[in-house]
Amino acid sequence: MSNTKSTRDHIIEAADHLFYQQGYEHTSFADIADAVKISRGNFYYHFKTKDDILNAVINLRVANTQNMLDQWEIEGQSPEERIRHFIQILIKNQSKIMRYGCPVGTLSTELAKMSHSAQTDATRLFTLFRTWLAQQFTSLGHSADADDLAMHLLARSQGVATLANAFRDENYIEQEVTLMNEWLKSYTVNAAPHTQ
Amino acid sequence: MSNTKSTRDHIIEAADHLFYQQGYEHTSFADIADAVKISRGNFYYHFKTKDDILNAVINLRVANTQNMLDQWEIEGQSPEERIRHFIQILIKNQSKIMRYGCPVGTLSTELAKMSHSAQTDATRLFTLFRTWLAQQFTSLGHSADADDLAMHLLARSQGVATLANAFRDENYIEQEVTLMNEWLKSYTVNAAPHTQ
DNA sequence: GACAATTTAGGACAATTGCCCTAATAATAC
DNA sequence: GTATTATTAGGGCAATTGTCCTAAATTGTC
Repeated sequence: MSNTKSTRDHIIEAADHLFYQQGYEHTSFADIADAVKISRGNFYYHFKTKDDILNAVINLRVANTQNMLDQWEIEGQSPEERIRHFIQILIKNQSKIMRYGCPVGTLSTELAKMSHSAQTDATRLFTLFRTWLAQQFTSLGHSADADDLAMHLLARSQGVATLANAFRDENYIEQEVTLMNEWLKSYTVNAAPHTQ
Repeated sequence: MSNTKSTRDHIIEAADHLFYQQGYEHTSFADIADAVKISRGNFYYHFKTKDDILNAVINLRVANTQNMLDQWEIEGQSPEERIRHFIQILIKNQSKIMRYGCPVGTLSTELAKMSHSAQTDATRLFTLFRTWLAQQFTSLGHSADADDLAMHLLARSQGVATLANAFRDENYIEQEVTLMNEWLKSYTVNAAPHTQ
């Protein structure tokens, strides 16, 4: 594992941040080149087209997400605790979410609207969370509707991110996170689940 | 009330559709002019800047939304029935939502990412739904947490729209709508509300 | 029908876009 | 060392962007 990041890595990282903060289309070659402080020619040497950078960024995000999920798998003692890690992202990234929304949701939405071919790849990020969450719910003894519960939780966190971004309300996120945790608790072995 | 729509109205309508389907930034002057079949010069006569059109589109959407809410106020016999109208949009606009997402949420998100000044105006659309829903929950006897319930329901419909758009899953929308209706039922007078 | 105001068309503008080329430099191999 | 490759810089490309101008056409008023 090399300690020094390559120019290519720097480009991908800068693009990752800019795509999140400004959106894919709103970010230009020049923006990324400026951020990395390289010439546009050098930039072109590493990535022929804008789609290539997008692809690299998506792959980076997929890898980072997978690492995060693996980490949660280690840290969380119980499935419930692991799922709580997921819910907790809303708190951890509170200020970013309020400014830029959810990185997964906003990219997916933007690409869908452009009918961009990479939209399918972007959905992989959602799928990562979806299957991981479904696994946890299966471990909780809800194998029959594990995927439904995963999608339900995903949707709620997406909705919270969208509204927090629109209204810029700090308290609101914490409020909904509390509700989500209560909802989760009702799916733990000893509690009777409510209909949601 | 004139029966014939002015060129200006046609422009706003076309822009409304294109902004929804392609996004604000992804839609150019030429796109709108082509859709209305007028010259760019004529276009400029009606709207000096792109922000002007955006403003007009937002105003149109606010007006249309207000009309819709007023209509629901008439049609819905009980507050519960009225709220059900809101939930039902997800079914009514199912195919559009799967292709383009929620018109309110996606515009708000896009403008936030561009740090566009009109983002505040776009949030008015959310506020319209928010206050209307809160009124209904107040009528249901939940005046203390009416706004919280309104935000909760708004968030869930936003989340469903985002995921339906990402995964293009028809059944999923209907599934979540059922859950939302059950949740709503638990807030009706005769039922014991669950914690959500 | 003459006249003024409104509306339209078509083109031009500077700037920016994604993309591409070439030459110079740095790193590596022999 | 020299030769080969990898990397970088800087400029330039055609196309598109939002914006603007001017002249023609249409409309309405008297």
